Amino acid sequence: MRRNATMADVARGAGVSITTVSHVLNGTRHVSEETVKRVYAAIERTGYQPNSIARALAGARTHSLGLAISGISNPYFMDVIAAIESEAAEHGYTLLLGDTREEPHKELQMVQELVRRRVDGLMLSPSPGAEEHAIPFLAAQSIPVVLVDRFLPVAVDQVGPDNEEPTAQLVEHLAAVGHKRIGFVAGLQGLSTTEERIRGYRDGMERSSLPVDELLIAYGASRHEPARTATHRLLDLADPPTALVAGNNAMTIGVMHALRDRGLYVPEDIALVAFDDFEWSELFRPHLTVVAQPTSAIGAQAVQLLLARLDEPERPPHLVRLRPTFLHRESCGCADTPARATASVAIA
Amino acid sequence: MRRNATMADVARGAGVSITTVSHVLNGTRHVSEETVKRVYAAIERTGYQPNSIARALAGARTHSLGLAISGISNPYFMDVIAAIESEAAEHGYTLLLGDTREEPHKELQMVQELVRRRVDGLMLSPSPGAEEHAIPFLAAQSIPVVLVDRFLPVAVDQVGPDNEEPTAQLVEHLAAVGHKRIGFVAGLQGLSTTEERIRGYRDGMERSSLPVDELLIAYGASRHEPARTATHRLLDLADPPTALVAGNNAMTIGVMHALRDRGLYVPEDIALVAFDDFEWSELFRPHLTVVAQPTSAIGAQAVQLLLARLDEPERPPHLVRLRPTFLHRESCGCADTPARATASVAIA
DNA sequence: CTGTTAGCGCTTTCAG
DNA sequence: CTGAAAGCGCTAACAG
Repeated sequence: MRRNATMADVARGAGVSITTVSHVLNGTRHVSEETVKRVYAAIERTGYQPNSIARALAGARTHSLGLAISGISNPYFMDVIAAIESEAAEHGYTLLLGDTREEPHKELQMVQELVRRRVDGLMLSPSPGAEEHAIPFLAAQSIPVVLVDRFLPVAVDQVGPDNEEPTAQLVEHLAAVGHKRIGFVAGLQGLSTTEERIRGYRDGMERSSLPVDELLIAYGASRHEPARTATHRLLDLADPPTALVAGNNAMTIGVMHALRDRGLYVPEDIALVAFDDFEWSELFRPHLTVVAQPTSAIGAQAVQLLLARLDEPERPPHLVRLRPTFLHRESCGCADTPARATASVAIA
Repeated sequence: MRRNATMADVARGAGVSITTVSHVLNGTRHVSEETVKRVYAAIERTGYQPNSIARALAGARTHSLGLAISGISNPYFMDVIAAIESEAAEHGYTLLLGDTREEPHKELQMVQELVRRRVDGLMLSPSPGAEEHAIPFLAAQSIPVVLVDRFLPVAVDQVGPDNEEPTAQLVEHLAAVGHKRIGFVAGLQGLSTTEERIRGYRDGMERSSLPVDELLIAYGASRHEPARTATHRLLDLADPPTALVAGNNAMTIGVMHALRDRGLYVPEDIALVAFDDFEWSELFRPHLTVVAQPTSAIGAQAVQLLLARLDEPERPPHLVRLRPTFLHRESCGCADTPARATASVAIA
């Protein structure tokens, strides 16, 4: 494995100065056609590949963006990541990716690593505890940050879904069908997302003139298994819910497992609606009624906010709330839903 | 936004030379306890964060790994990505991520970008066309590469699942239940994965003493919608299949949609087995019989191969095949499967 | 239209 | 136990 060719090699090969090579590569000043040709020939001959590291050190920017996300394999974040990568690439930026696992210390490490690598800007889905670790650290650094998915009371750009209203809508929908005991499987505590959805749940109940029974709110830690346990707790209540709202995708799976554990049918025995859509939502019987997040828009917006700030560092922080879509399907058990007789036999 | 503190600032603050600061930071030679303390104090005071860019330029390595993947939002790759990130972080490496979209030109660009950023090594899930673009480019560069998921006849490290045997197993299983007309929905042409699974399909048929009818092999491009169409083609045959094998996760969803389009029930009307497992496989009726890939192992192995090569550049290329797991559930319609009466009524 | 030169922030001989 | 100084490969004045 031989050494990589450098600009000096190219310059020598083309019989010009390094400066000229740099300028033809960057189109940063006029160079005679003849010279340009010789330079490209030399580049071809040497297999030269510009060294971004050196370029970054000399110049001011790395043309890279950092993304510290709290769960790469969560399908929701996966879609956001894909959108971010796409938008970043579109604008000529490379993505540095790290998983914080919702752990404040790992998160701080990740964020520090990203800062050390001098990313031009960084996106973070802050985990509970971020305010004591990653956020103060970032505040002390001079680096553009945008918070993704979760909002925090700090003066930086932020993008995420609207959580309260859609959750309220889910609850109201259930109430409209006649449900009075509506259970909510909430996410990880300390997440703004979780708190906002709980608030939405309460709002929905109140708007429907239903009492809020605290026992009907169970915590599922935003994860599959804990949600399954939480659902069982709800079903064990003396006066159990007749309808359930699952707080996110992973927890929906947990809830469904719990229902299966007990042989309960949806929507006959209990209604179910959820936050987050699935690719297979329409393959199930019954098709799941959900609110779907605008994941691509969230991802794209995140990088747009970042790039806008790189452009104009002093602009005021923007908070962007993107509205999820209510997808009315069958699991809510509405009258206008296909009857059981036809719905119960197909795989789909 | 003030300038980032540099090593020079720290040195000045501690009243020592840059050299000393560097050495205490890297533990690369002995420094008196007293001095060490003063250096750390100065670091604290200045909020100094080492500049990895400068470090990389001066030293030889960037401590970063590149990953050019062909579809970030594919759940299978997502799991692989998560595993790669985790293993890389474990070893102190940062991940640069890019999506090639299965397009040879975008792939070449990505790979070039990664090389320019001087990643220490790079992982690639080669798309059809890679052999004409990315691969020759990489061969000309002096950079460790490992191919992920798909194998190519080139002398570099490679990791991926065993495709042939598991697919044959799926087919044989179906044949054992009595199916003679077994359809196969194959993936994107030009992918080793696709070819190997087709070969597995043929093997399975032959081992079961069943004739291979080319009409029973339909191409679904590894994607949801094309697979739906392909399935319809299969079902339109004069002598249609009584059982189907779906070539990957996305195509399984397409197949299921097609079956739903026609009101066909699994496994009563037609049996279905698939390559790739789903998180919700046990939530469905019937539970899907599949072979599950060892995604975490594949990801971890990919970075291990890379690191091993960094250690020992001249070692012979390793080809690692990881065996998927056969998960016998219900959609194959075996006798020992729960009867329709109980299976058809639950959501799960 | 092109070249010289001084850094960018760090690692690493080579010298004490 | 500690420093001075020479790069790493590139950009960007400054000069012509």
